[in-house]
Amino acid sequence: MADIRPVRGTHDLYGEAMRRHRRVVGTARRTAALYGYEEIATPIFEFAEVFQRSLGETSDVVSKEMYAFEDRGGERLVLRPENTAGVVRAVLSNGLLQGLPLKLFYAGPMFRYERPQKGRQRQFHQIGVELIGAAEPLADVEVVALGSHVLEALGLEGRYVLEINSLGDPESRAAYRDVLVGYLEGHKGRLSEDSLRRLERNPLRILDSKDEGDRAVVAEAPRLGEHLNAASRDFFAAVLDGLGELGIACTQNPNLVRGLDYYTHTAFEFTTPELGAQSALIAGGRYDGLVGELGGPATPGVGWAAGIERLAMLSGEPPPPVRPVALVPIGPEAGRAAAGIADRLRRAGVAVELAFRGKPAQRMKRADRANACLALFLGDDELAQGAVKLRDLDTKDEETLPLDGLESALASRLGQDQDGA
RNA sequence: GCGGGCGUAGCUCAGGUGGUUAGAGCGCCAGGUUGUGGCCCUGGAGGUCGCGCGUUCAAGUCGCGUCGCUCGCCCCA
Repeated sequence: MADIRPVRGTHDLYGEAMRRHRRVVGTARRTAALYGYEEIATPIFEFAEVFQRSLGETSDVVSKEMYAFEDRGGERLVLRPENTAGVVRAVLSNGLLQGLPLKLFYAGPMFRYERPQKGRQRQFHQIGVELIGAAEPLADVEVVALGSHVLEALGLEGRYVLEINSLGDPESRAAYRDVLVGYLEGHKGRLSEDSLRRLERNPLRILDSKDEGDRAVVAEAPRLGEHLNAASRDFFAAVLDGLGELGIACTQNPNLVRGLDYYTHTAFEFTTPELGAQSALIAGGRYDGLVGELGGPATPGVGWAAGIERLAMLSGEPPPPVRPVALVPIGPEAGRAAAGIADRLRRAGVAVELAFRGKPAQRMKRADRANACLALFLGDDELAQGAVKLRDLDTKDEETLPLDGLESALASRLGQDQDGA
């Protein structure tokens, strides 16, 4: 074992894992395009302020999980722990608020300083969408539908559930928070240490504590849903109604809350029981407060993010790599001609593995290991006739084809786009 | 930051109660096969047994420490 290792919580992506990864991203990208979402790529690091302002100083992400550093110019920078803040920053930086609503898709690495475990790494990858500038419940519905569509397109039907809740508008949320804190203050003795800390910083989070004692207290706590004002209640009803129209099944989870400060109204998660402690596949919601928080004009937004590794782990057999055509030259004349023939074929869109090393048997072995579908046997005899012998490596059928027009003969014979991404 | 499990070849793993040159399967390289792959046969390369200290005549094996991986807690995708 070499003592040169990757940084804890990081992984090299290659082979099957890379192909799974590409499939997830490709599937999501194509699906998002069907809904009119255009791809955006923002830098993987931002000024620390971007995340501090958007996520809130007291969130776990900001207080203990950020990769923060100072560059040579003394700027305080952070490797992005999530991408919504960065996307909104880009929207503001580029004046994109002129063309609302904006529909954006992204994919890329995120960084959080946490102890790695199953489905959780320090560098991980997310796909996500943001719909900025639409305040209507139908926007929430479309965003959720897109998430559901991506999971279906990945072949994951039946392996996840959609949970949904409403945090209400800021007024409802603040009012409920006071009620909840009042109730919890009266039951301090029964709360876990963690929750006592949350009581100061982020009381809503106590609702989804896994501690048994906390759960007992929460079970009798005043319900968020009962403290929504009329507007918030109507909004949530419209979202549920819209999902119903689309036949998207969901269960209401009154204890589903968000750790991040900018969320309002809808909060949702697609969760799976198959990944141990990391059940969330897609998590998202409405963040009407975020754009303002980052210094822009009050602008509504809704979106979600999904962990690519988590989706990749669930998504079955990896797509196979492209099966090339193997070109097997035998003899000095053929050897000289081979590179040119390979070049012609590749320019015609045919993947070619040129087997130029060793005895004929070794060259065929190469072809086999490259998982070639066809071998083009090119000996000096064939070359003299201006032909190649084509061998189907699956069926062993052989036939002789003229070199002239070989590109089109092969192109039509081969199936297209074996890549899946 | 806290707790459990595990570190032997590129990969998956064997190596009763300590005992001589540390093994297998898969994979890799080559030969059997100088114009035809998969199967088969033969050979080869590849190991600081994670690292350090200790116990012992003797440590892959026992003890302590440490590093790493992994699963879980917190939190999250």
